[in-house]
Amino acid sequence: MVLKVRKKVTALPGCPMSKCMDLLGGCWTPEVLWSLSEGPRRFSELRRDCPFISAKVMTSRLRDLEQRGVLSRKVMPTSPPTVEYALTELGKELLPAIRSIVDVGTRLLLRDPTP
Amino acid sequence: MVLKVRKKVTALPGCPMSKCMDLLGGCWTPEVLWSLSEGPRRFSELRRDCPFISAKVMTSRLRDLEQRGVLSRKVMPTSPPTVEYALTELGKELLPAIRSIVDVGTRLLLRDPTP
DNA sequence: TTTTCCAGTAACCAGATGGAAACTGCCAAC
DNA sequence: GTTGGCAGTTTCCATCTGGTTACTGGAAAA
Repeated sequence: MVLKVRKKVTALPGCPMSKCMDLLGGCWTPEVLWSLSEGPRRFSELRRDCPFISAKVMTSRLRDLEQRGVLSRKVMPTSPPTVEYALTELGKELLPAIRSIVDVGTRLLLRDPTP
Repeated sequence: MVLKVRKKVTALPGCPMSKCMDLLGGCWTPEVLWSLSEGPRRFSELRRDCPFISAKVMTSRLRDLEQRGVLSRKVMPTSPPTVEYALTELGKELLPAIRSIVDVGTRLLLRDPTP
C-alpha cells in the first residue's frame, strides 16, 4: 500500500480534503500514524510494525510528519540512544480519518476476502 | 492535493488499511469520488468540479476506478455522446472514509485557517 | 573478541506517473 | 463556414521518490 504526495503541490486554499490529505498523504503515512495511534513508539518498534517500509522512507516520513507538527520526536539520553515518537494533538485529530479508512477496509475484506 | 499509488504494489493480504487505500489511493482519487458522492456526473462536469486535474489523469483515474469496480461508466447514445459516471455499491462503501477525511480537514481548517 | 542492536545517513538507480500541449471526430448552433 | 462543446487520446518530458545497499559509532551481550 503505497501512498505518495508531491511536495510542490500544497493544499488548495480552503479545501478541507486538501488540508487533511496534505498531512495524511505520503507513502506509508497512514500506516505510521496507525502504529502510533496506540501510544508512543520507538524507531525500531515502528520498523517492526511496518517491515515493508524501508528505513529510508520511514525516516523521511517521520521527519516530514515532525516538521508538520503531526508527531513529536524525543531522543532519550540512553546508550545506545533510543528515540521516541508520539502523536501530537494535531496528530490525534487525524485519527478519526485513519480509523474510518481501517473500518471501511475491514468491511471490504469481509465482503471480499481475497487479498 | 496529490495522492499517488504505485500499481506494482498490491494490497497487503488481509490488511484492512491496505485494502481500502488500494481503492482510495491514486492521484486525485478522493476528489473524484467526492464529486461523485452526490450522484452521477458526466465527464465534463467532473472536469469542472476539479479543474486542477488534467484530462489525462482524470481519464486514467476514471478507467482505474471503473476497472476496480468502484464506479460505472455509461455511454449515452446522444450526439455528441455523453458519458455518465456513477459510484457502484462498492464505491459507496468508500464514502464513510472520504467523509471522515473531509470532516477532519474541516476541523483542521477551523483550528488553523491558513491555506 | 566478535556480533548485535540502536537510529539513522549517503549514494545511486529505475520506474512510475503526472503535466502540458496538441490532436481527434462528430454534431449543433451561430 | 467556423466556432464550440463533448469525451477523450497521444506524445514527450521532467521529476519525483521509493528501493537497495553499504556505512556510521558506541555500548552491551555472547
